[in-house]
Amino acid sequence: MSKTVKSDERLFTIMEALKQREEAGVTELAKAVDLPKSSVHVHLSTLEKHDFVVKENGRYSLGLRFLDYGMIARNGRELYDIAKVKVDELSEKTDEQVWCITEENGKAIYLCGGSGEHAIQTDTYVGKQAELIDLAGGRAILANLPEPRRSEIIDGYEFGPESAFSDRETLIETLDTIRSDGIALNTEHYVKGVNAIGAPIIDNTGRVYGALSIAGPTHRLKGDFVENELSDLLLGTTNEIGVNLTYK
Amino acid sequence: MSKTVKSDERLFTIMEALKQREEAGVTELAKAVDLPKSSVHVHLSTLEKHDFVVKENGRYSLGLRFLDYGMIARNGRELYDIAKVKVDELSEKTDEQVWCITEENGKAIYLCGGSGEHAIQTDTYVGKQAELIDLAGGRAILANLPEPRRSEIIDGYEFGPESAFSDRETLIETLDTIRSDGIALNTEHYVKGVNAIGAPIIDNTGRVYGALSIAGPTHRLKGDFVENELSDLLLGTTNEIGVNLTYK
DNA sequence: AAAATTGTTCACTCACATCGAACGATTTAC
DNA sequence: GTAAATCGTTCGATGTGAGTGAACAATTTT
Repeated sequence: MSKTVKSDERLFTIMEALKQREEAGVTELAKAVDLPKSSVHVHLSTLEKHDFVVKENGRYSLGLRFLDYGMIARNGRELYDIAKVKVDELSEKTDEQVWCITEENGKAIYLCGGSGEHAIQTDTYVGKQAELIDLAGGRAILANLPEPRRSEIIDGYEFGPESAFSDRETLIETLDTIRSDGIALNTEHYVKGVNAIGAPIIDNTGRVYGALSIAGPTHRLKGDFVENELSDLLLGTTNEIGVNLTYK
Repeated sequence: MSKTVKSDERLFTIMEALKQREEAGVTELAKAVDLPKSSVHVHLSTLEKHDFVVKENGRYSLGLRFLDYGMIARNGRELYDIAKVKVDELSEKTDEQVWCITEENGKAIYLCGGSGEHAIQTDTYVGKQAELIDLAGGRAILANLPEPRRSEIIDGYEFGPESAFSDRETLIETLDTIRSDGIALNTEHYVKGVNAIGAPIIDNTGRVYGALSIAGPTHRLKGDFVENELSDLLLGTTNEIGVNLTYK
C-alpha cells in the first residue's frame, strides 16, 4: 500500500463514526474512535467550516455538502445517465424492486433504483456499498469481468461458513454458469424471503459497466415466471443499456 | 474562526479542484491548487484508499463513497422524507419544475426535485449549493427565519450592482413583503426567461425547515395564473408538509 | 529515437497535529 | 436549590509526520 496522510485517515475515521449515528457529541465520537477529545474537536471544526458536518446545539451530524459531491460523482457516470430511465420503466412494468449497481474498487455500489407499488422494502439505499459476491447483480458483474481483474477481487474474499460460498472453486463454478447463462439467479437468498435475479451491463467492446437486478418476495419470484418471463425482461433492458453505452 | 487542521484544509482544496473537473491528473491538480505534486499525490492516495476518489489509468475522479455519505446525510432529514412525495405530486400536477430546498450554514441546498413533462431544463441538481438571496425559495426561508439568525446570514452578504439587491434596506423590505404575503414571487428573474415562486415550510412551532419552489418559463408563469392558481397549489402543499412535520 | 511529459518515491526538516490538563457552560442527581 | 458530573471548547508544550523538491520510472509526444 502506498503512503497516506495520517491526519486524513483520522478525519475519515471520525467521519465514518459520525455516519454510523444520526448525530453525536465530541465526547461520544472521541470514545468511539479512541482519540482525545481535543483532536476530534479540531477535525470536526474543519469539517464544519466546509459544510461537511453541521453543528446544532452542540451535537454534530453529517452535512449536505456530501450530497453535492455524491451527486456530481454519480452524474458523471455515463451508466447512471442511461440506466436511470430504464430502471424506472422496468420497475413499473414488473412492479418489483429494480436496482442498478456498478463496481468500484472491487465493491458494489447502488447507483439508482426503482420500486413498483407492490415491491418489497429493504434497507438498501442509493450509494450503499456491498460485496459483489453477495448480490445477484454483483455476481453478474464478477462473472463477466476480464481475468486479471476478476482474480484480484476474488483474492480479497475470505471463504468459509460465514461466506455465501464455502470455497473459491464453488464460486468460480457458479460464476462460470452465470457467464454462460448471461444471468444470475439467486437461489440461495442473500436476504431470507427475498429472491433476486441480476444481469450484467456490457457494451460492444466487452467492458462491464455494472448490472441490473430485480428483487421480490420468494413466493412471487419463482419457477417459470422468473426463469423465462422476468429474465427476458431483464436481459432485454440490460442489452438496450449496453447498446446505448456503445453508441453514446 | 476556531482552529482547524491544515492537512484537512488541503485535502478539501484538492477535493474541490477535482470536483470542478470530470477527471484530472496529479500535475493538473497540483497546478490548480498551487501545491507540490508530491503533496497532492499522498492526499489523493489517501482519498483513493477510502473510495472517495477513483483512479483509472492515471487519472483521478470523484468516487462514489461520497454518494453513500450524501444520501445518508439527506435521508436523515425529516424534511426530505416528508417532502419528496409531495414534490413529485406537485410537479406532475403543475407540469413544471418543483424543488425542495433547505438552509444549512446560511446557504440553500437543493434536497430533491421533480419535473413535469414540459418543465424547463436548468443546471440545477440535487445537492447543489446556492445563495438563499438568489432563489425564490431561499427568500421565502430568509423572510421567515427568527431574528438573530436572519441578520447573521444577511450580514454575510455584499450588496451592490453585482447582487440582486442594491442595499440591505431593499432586501429587508422585500423580505417583509414575502413574509406577510406568505409567498415569494420572483419578478426579477435569477435566470433570464425563467420565473419562480417559493413558499416556506414551517411547522406549528414556527421552525423553518426549508421551502418549495415552482419554476417555469416566463410566458407560462405570469399574471393571474401564478398569483392565484399556482400560488394556492404551492401554499397548499407547503402547508401540508408543515403539518406533517409537526405531528411526525 | 529523442524529448518532454507524466505519476510516483524518497529522505530531510521544521511546521503543526496531537495530547492532557484546565476552563466554563450545561445537564443531571439528589 | 445546590452539588456533582459531564459536556464542548481552549491552550501551550512536545515530537511526530506533513510538506517539500529533487530524482526516478513510465508514458506520451515530437
